[in-house]
Amino acid sequence: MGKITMADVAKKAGVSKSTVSQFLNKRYEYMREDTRKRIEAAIEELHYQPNYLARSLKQKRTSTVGIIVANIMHRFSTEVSRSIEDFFNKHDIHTIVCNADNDPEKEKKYIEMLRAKQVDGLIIFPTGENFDLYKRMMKEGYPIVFMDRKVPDLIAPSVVSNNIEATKTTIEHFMENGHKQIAIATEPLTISTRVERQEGYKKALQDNGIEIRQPFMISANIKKIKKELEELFALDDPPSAILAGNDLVFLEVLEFAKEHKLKVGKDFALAVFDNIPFAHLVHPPVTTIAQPSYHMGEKASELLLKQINKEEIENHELTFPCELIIRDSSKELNNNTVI
Amino acid sequence: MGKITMADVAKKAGVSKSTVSQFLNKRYEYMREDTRKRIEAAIEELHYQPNYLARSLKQKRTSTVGIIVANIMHRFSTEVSRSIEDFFNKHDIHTIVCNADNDPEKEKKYIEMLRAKQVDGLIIFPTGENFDLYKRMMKEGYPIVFMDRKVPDLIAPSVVSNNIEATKTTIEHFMENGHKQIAIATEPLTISTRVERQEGYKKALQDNGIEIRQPFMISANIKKIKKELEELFALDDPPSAILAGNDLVFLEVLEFAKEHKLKVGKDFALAVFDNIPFAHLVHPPVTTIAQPSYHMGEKASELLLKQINKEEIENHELTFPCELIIRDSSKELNNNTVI
DNA sequence: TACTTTTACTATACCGGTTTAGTAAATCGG
DNA sequence: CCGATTTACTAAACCGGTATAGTAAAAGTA
Repeated sequence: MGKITMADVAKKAGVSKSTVSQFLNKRYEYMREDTRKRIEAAIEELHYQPNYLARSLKQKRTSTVGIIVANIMHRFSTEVSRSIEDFFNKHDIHTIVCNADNDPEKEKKYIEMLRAKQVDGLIIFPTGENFDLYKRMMKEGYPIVFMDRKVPDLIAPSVVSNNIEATKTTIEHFMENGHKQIAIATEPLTISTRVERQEGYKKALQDNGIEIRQPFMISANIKKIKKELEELFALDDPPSAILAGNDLVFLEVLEFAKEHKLKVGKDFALAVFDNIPFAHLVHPPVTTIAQPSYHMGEKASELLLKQINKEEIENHELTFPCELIIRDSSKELNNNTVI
Repeated sequence: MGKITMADVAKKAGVSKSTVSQFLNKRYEYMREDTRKRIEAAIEELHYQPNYLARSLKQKRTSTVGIIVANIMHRFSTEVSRSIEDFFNKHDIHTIVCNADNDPEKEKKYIEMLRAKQVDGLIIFPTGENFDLYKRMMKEGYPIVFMDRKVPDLIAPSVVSNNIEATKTTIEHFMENGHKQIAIATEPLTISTRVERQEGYKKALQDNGIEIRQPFMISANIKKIKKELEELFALDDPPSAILAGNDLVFLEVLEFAKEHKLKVGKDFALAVFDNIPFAHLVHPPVTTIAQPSYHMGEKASELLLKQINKEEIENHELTFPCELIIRDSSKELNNNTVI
């Protein structure tokens, strides 16, 4: 026998498909004890597994949501995805994660794929490049929540970090530890997160009467970060402190330091925007700006679920504060440190 | 208007559903140029997106495969998943990744969920506990490939590392660098991978005439690893070298070292079974046993695809060699090192 | 006893595609 | 010019569930 269907179970139990369906949906009120038992036995014996496709087709919902992350290699993305999965798990909703790889084309493809699969809603870390598509989905009333990045000129449910504040605090922390030559390195300024981090950097300098200098603001493709750092450190007055704009940039900074035999904490101070799982285990321990990924994922899920359930949602942009976790890498320079 | 269906497109283009379906499946042979254009225009204008559920229901395939990883926190799992996704992407097959969290119940739930969603096949990092379920799937001829771990007494397509060999080589590398007191720490011996790594360890000692001592073989829950290490290092003759059985154990060893002010490379030598993305960036750089995750993912995908396409598959258990990447952490002890 | 209500079901339409068999009109061969 | 073939479609069954309307038998009620 091929694939077991509900008809097979019905036949075996001597009832109609309808009754089996009622049973599966736990509506036992209108069937006798022995009928229920017979269906139960038939299902057990045949190892029957219902076909969700058929059910979803009829019910017009799949109890599945999609997550489109911009780049799965970021720790933050993984943490948020995990949190979203945990949330929806509790509500018996499945989650599909896709990785757009920072590519707008891929993002579009995945959005279309997931919608074709009829997922009930989407949480997107947007590349920002598919404006018309985002807008159309919103107009259709399709449940959607943006995560991590804001889409310019689009009013939409979104969950973001207060990048400006957090960066400013970190730069000022550098200053309090005697640093004046402070640099920031991010990936290209194509998304709000990076722009805001640079903004926070500039604000900190301005507020503290320090001149803003272009060479101290690196924003380059991840592959070119090391080259830019080389130029930066070749200056007459190289920086004494660097803020790495995310975890991937951080690894580049470490690699650069290694290649040029520069020591973190001795030759320059370092902090990272993002959680680094081993930050506390290296020497010197690394100062990080931790985003509340778990809460952000939870809140985004909540906003999405409300939309799916056709509830009104109140707030349109939720900003979460980050936590600056100060460790040795960002303090005054000394001779005691190696990464 | 609610959701656009094929019927809407057909009406707008003045043709039947059948013709629209032909169009979507690129069977243009039997329709006129202008008909094709009209359908094209109608689709464009209505922003029609086909419903994959309906299609899959009829076609009895979803062009989707599932991956069930034992623990998504392992770098190896991520790398393999990525590789599988890449492979299937090329074949226009979607991938859904689920995390069983090392929990057999969760594993079962996910297997059933994915099969209910009618995925065309599964790649599983098995917990090993759902033997009957694995067996039934195989008997049904359901496409399945096991990854990373062997299931005892089950002959099934699987892709694994040569754990015994790789571990033996590493332990012997320790010996060549003068180490005699060598320990190994793994998670509990519930799965083949860990058993084999311990086996390789024992074999290396035996072949080199070194006595095997129980306290030098830690296998404990990740939370208890540090405590076990404490006991180990409290011995009269503590180890001078440790092999961490995977990346998570490695982090525990580092944390233990940090708490007890022990320095890697100075107080004990260290190697890890698994790739560590930052291994080369810390001091001392860490010796790793790299599994060919990309190739393993590729091969597993290939085996799965062949089964899906009803092709015969030749080999039933594919073992991949690992690469020992020797860095400073595993050499003779010296004073020049800090992590 | 006759009528209403409840119980325990069943028959059937439907979801949105695909696919197979069928058909009217145009073209072709002899 | 007529029958055969080709072209360009359409009608309808089907996939495996759900949901709604319907029904026969049993129980309750006046």
